[in-house]
Amino acid sequence: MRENNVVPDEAARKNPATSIRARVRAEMTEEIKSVALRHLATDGTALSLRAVARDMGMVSSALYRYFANRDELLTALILDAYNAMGEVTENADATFADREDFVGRWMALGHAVRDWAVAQPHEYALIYGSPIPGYQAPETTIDPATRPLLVLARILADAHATGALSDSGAAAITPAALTTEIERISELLGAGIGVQPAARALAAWTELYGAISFELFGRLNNVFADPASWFDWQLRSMAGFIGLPAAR
Amino acid sequence: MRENNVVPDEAARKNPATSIRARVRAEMTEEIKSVALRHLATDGTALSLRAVARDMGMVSSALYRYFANRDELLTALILDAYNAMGEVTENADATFADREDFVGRWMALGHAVRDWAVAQPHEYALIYGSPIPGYQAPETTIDPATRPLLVLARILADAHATGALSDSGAAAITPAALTTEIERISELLGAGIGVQPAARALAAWTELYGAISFELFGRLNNVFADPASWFDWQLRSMAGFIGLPAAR
DNA sequence: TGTACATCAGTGAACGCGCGTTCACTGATGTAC
DNA sequence: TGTACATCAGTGAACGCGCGTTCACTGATGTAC
Repeated sequence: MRENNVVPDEAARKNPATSIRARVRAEMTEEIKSVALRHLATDGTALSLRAVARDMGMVSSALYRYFANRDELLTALILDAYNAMGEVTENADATFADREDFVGRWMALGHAVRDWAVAQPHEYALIYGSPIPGYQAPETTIDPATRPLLVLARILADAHATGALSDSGAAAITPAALTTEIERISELLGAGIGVQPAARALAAWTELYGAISFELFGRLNNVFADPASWFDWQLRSMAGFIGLPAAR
Repeated sequence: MRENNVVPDEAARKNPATSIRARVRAEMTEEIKSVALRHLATDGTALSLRAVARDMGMVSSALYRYFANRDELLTALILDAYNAMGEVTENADATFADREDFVGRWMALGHAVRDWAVAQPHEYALIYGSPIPGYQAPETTIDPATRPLLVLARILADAHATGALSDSGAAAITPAALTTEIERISELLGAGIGVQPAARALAAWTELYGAISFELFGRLNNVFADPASWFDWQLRSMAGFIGLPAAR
C-alpha cells in the first residue's frame, strides 16, 4: 500500500475522463471560464485572454492548453449560458406543483428567465444582446438555445391536451406562407397546437425577452422604480393574450 | 468684382455658424461620423479612432480637432441614431393620410421603426443593443430617445379623443405603486389615456422592439423565412391587444 | 516493484501588431485696423 | 486696399500601453513493461 494515497479503481485509471489528470484539467477549464465571466462584466465581449491568464497567475500562452483560441473560449461561455438558462427554466416548470395551472406555469417560466438574466446580466447580454463583431456561433449552440422555448411548448401542449387552450381572438394570419411556417415551428417544438395559439405564444415569447432586454440594457432606467412588478404584469397579460386558462 | 468667387453676404461673414471655415468644419465632422459608422459595422463598439483617421487619409491626432475623445464620437453617433429614428417615425405618422385609422397609424409607426433598423442594423444595435462597456450615455440622449414613443402617445391620445380606445380586457394592474407609475408615464408622454390602455401600449412597445432585436440579433435565423410578414402580424395583433379601433 | 519512456501543463521570450492621447510645430485662412 | 496678427486644421513624433498567438523549453505526472 502506498501510504495514504488514494488508489484509483481500475475504471477510473483506464477511463481518461476520470483520471486525476483529467479531473484537474476539467477543474482548470472551469476556473478559466469563471474568471473569464468576471471579465465579461467589465470588458464585455472585448474579453482579453491575457487579462484572464493574469488573473489566474498564469502566463497567457498557458491558456492555449485549454482553448485553441479566444473564439473557442467565447463559445464555451455562450454554451454554458444557454445551458444554465435551459436548466433554470426546466427546473422552474418541473417543480411547479399544480400541473393544470397553466397561467402559473407560464409565469414561473417567465420569472425564471428574468431572475436568471437579472442575476447574470452579462451572460444574458452575451447570448441575447448585440452580435459579437467577427464572431460566428457554431451550430452546437442551437440545441441548448432552444431549451427554454421547449419548456413553453410543453406547457402549451399540456394546456391543449386538456382542451383548455382557446383558439381564436387574435388577428388573422396572412399570408399563407406565414401560416405554414408557424405550423412548422409548432410541430418542430412538439407543441401540437393550433396555428393561432402558436403564433400568439411566439409573440408572447418575443415580448418576454423584449421586456428583459429593455430592463437590462437600461431602457427602463428612471422609468419603472420596480421593474419586477411591471414584468409580472406583462407576463400576466401575455398569459391572457396567449389564451392560457388560469387554475381551476 | 473678384472673378467668380462667391461673395458671402454680410450675415454669413459675421455669423460663425455659416462662415466658410465653419461650413467646412461641419462637413468634416459629418464625414468623420459617416466613416465611423462604416467601422461600426465591422468592429462594433470596439470602434477605433486611428482606423477612422486612416480611412480619411488623416493622422489620428487630427480627429481631436473635432471630437475631444473616443466617447464623444460615440455619443455623436448615438445622438444621430436616435434622431434619425425620431425623424423617421414622426414622418411616418405625419404622412399617414387617414388620421382616424388608428390601427393603420400604429402599423405605419411600427414598420417605420423596423425599416430603419433593418436598413442600419449597426446603428440600431448601438442604441438598442447591449450596453457599451465603460461607456455612459450623457443626459442629452434622453430627449431624442423618447421621440418615437411620443409618436405612439399622440396616436393613443387621438384615439382616446374620439372615444374609440377601449379600456378593459387585460389583466388587472397591481400593486398600486405600479398603477401610479404607469399613470405618471402616461401623463409624461401627454397621452392622457387610462392606465389600462397605457400599460397595454407600453407592453406592445416592448414587443415591437423585442421583435426587431430578435430579428436583427439573429434569433430568427432559420426560423422565419420572411421576418417582415411575421413582424406585420405581430404589429396587427398588438393593435388588437392595445385596443385600437380599425378604420371606419 | 522498479525503471524507462511518453504525455502534457505551464514557462518565458518573441513576433507583429494595434490602440488613445499629448504636444510642439507648420502653414493656410480669417479678422481688425 | 493692404498689412499685421490671431485663429485654427492638420502633422509627425512620441508615450505607455495592450493584444492574440507561436514556439522551443522544462519538469512533473502517468503508463508500459
